Amino acid sequence: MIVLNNRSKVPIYAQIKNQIMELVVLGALNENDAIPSIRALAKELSLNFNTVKKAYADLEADGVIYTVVGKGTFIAEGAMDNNTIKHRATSQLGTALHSAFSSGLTKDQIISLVEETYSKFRKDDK
Amino acid sequence: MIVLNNRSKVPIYAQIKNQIMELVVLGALNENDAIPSIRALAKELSLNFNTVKKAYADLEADGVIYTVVGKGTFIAEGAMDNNTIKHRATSQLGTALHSAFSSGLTKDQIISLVEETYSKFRKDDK
Amino acid sequence: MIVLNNRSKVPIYAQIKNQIMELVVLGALNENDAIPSIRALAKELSLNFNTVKKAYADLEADGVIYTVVGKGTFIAEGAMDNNTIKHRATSQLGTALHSAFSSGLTKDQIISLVEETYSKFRKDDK
Amino acid sequence: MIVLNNRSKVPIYAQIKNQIMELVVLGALNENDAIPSIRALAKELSLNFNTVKKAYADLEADGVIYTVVGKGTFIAEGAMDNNTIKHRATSQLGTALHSAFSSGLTKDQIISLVEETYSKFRKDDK
DNA sequence: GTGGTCTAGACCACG
DNA sequence: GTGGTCTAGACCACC
Repeated sequence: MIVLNNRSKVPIYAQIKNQIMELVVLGALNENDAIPSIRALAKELSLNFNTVKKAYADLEADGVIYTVVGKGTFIAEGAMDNNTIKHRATSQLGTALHSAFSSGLTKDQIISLVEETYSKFRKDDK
Repeated sequence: MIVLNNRSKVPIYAQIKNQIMELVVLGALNENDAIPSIRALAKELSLNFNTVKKAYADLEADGVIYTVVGKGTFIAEGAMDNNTIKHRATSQLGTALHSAFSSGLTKDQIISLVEETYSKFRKDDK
Repeated sequence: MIVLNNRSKVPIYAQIKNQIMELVVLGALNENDAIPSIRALAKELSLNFNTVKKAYADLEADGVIYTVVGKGTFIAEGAMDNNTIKHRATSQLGTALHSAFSSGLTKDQIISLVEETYSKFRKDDK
Repeated sequence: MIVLNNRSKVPIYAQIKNQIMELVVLGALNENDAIPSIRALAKELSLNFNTVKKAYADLEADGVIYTVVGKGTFIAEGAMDNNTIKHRATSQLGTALHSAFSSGLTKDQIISLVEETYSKFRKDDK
């Protein structure tokens, strides 16, 4: 379900966050679905407990999941169109675009990259 | 000429790199133009010698500038259409786009963000 | 494992780079093998953290090693047939050869030096 | 007569030394030929007096040239087959070869580079 | 524990 | 004056 890249400069906890958000957006996880406990996921991915905990804490702060003590962790209602997430994604993409322009990429090159990435993304989504 | 944001998570040396790249792309710095000496820029920005040096060393490794010991540092020929940097920027933007789609942004939203960022970027060039 | 020459004009960080490259080429270090942590190697060689770090940073930029923050540093896949490094070595050797011819060495003298250096190099590998 | 490369990491004074040695080996300069005075060469190449002085001092220490106060500077007798030069060239080439092997170049690749450089060198010599 | 960044200050080679 | 190397020691994020 979750695939990690040890080599990436993206911290492990951030990779977990991103992939869970992605599963929500793609509809693989729906509102009130249960997700694995911190300990279970840590064991499954051979990670330190604290690494998974940090990912879950961030997701809860973003309103993507909620925890019920003694019950488990679940996808929050409205997670999919959560504004916090979209705002953050927009601002992150904004700085990435700025830096792309700074590197000398043209607007046309960037737009065709958008198209390309979009079709690849739709293909992954089945 | 160079403005730093101390509170940013982006390392200072990276901010310097980015802004110099930007000045090259915008045409404010041209081939064989001299850029400030490491020590002069460090003093101007109240930074340590080594922080500026790291920025310059990275830019030289990327073929954007070249240094002549005892003389100073200069914009390299072909700095603007340097492939190393464009490739890197393309792949970074690709993952940013992927994560934007994952967060539920639509293609239209992203394209209008591209347009918006583009005009903001060109406007900086006055 | 690594032997430094303090009196050499070759910077210490470069000596470390060269010797690690050499260990890879000789097969003493293989893909995904861990190499000593920056701090451990610095302590072992009585060097400053930053000196070893510079060697490692250069090797990573050249694609010979990769680092995982919090985990350590490892030999990259394909480190041994890295083109960046071979190209650089070829051009450096080219200028060295040119200057050897300029000094009046004959082709035969040079070829026998190649043979001699080759056997010495392979002998180091025991 | 002498062409300098400002960009090169090779110090200017070393470039002067190398090119004068080359002219001797190629026979363009013969024993007891006069070479330009330090001041004249510095002016011709737009260099600092001390830069040329250092090159000449090194060449004199190597027995390639000699100075007669009030007369000028001349190519030494036996400069062409000066052992100091050949020994130094041999040892420099030796380390260059060692580092080439360390970078993963094979003996065959190196030998063909020797052949190639040799023919290029003979062609320059007219 | 790991690596990443930054500062303060030193000495060197080069021009 | 320029850049190049190195040390000593600090604080941070991640695991």
